[in-house]
Amino acid sequence: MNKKQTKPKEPLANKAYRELKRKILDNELHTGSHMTEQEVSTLLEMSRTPTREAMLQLAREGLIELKPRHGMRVKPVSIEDMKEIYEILTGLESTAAALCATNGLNNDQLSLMRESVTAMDEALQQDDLIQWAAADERFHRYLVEFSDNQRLQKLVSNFIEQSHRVRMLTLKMRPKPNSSNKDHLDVINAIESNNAETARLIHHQHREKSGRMLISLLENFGLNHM
Amino acid sequence: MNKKQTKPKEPLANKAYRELKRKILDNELHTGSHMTEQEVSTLLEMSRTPTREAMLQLAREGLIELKPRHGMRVKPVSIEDMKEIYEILTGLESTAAALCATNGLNNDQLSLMRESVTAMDEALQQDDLIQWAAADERFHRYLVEFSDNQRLQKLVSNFIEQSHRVRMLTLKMRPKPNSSNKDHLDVINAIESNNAETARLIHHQHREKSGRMLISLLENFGLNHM
DNA sequence: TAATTTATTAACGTATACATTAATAAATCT
DNA sequence: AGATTTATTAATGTATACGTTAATAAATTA
Repeated sequence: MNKKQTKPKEPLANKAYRELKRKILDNELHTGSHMTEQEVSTLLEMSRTPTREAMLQLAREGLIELKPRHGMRVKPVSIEDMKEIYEILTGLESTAAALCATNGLNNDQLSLMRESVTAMDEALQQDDLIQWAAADERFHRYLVEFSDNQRLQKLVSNFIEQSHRVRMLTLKMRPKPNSSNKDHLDVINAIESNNAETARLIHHQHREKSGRMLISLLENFGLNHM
Repeated sequence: MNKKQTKPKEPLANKAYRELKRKILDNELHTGSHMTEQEVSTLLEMSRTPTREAMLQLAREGLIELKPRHGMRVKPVSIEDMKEIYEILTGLESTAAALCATNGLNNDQLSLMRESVTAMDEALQQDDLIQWAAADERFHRYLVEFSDNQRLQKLVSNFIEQSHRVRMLTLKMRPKPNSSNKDHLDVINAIESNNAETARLIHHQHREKSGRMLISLLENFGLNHM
């Protein structure tokens, strides 16, 4: 057992997984080039075994793809991929909204959600899209977290990660997200009234609208692979 | 490269994964006992590396759980787990139903779905629950497959696997599934009419009803962990 | 006898050796 | 020059050695 004053050492495979994922999501690794297991091991300064385990995990999560004899590369995301991802996120988040309404949220939870929408409003007024995106992400995260379904939470997290690079790439290309704030507020109100079907419907419509807008934008800019 | 007449050898890790999963789903491994990596390797007649990779994958898919120094065991499924799983399946399958209606299905696809409902009818008449379950599974599989969303298909597969043992355990405890057949037929009709919202609603209600019935049954029988 | 401390053992995480094999370079043939 | 065959190389899958460490047995203390 470790001495009292030191916490358990994080397994190298976990570390490899975290670092690779961060590099992918932060665009430090790109879709254009492959890296073999050996190259990744050298980059992460560890042996192939933990590196390999981390790569297998990331491949299963859809963030990288493995090509025989060529190693891994960041998985390009196509418009078709985004359609699939948004279809699932729409279904799951609507479910989360309905669950929140059915189970009921306490005042702290409702406050947190309202605060995130307020932060979205303020960010819009200041024309700060980065802040707006951060607040919007908080809202969606609360929605899923407060649904109290661990599996749903993990799934949504994963798909948000799969679509992260595309969403960051297109943040400033999108029109000003004026109606998002109102949609979110409507959802919160429906949740507060324990109106599951209304919460589901509003959020579903919001998500479908957002999805259509994003797909349309990708098509218009000719962004077929990202 | 392999000689022409032999197909590429399946990696041992894949084989380990398939065999372990089959044993779990067929109740050849039980929730009551742990097996170390070494014990599993001996059982599967291969070294620890492919075994370990397979075990990690199954753990991430929620079919087993790993306990430090004690190895793996089949993950018991609680009522809470079943609630979560059904909440997700409800959301995803409803999405699939709506996608089928939106995208439209061809006559072959509609026929396959109708045939599975016919098989459900016949199985019910013959009081053959096993056959009924098989036909019901086909219907659900078609629904998801014909939604044309690969990610959704994989997810649903995984959750169906997580709940498989509980569903098999309770098959003969459940009341006769009289309304399932009609529900499924109604969904098919809505899909045929390209009525996405109706397809979604009907399937959502069906799934919620099934879920409530199953949870209620588990609670009544006192089946807290399976 | 119960609690605490120390010792032991085996499970696991990782490193690396080795066998297999996929991609590609080189050689050969037409 | 292009197509085909053979050779080569390095990536990957797997086996196993080894260091770390978690659980538990044994020893010690109160």
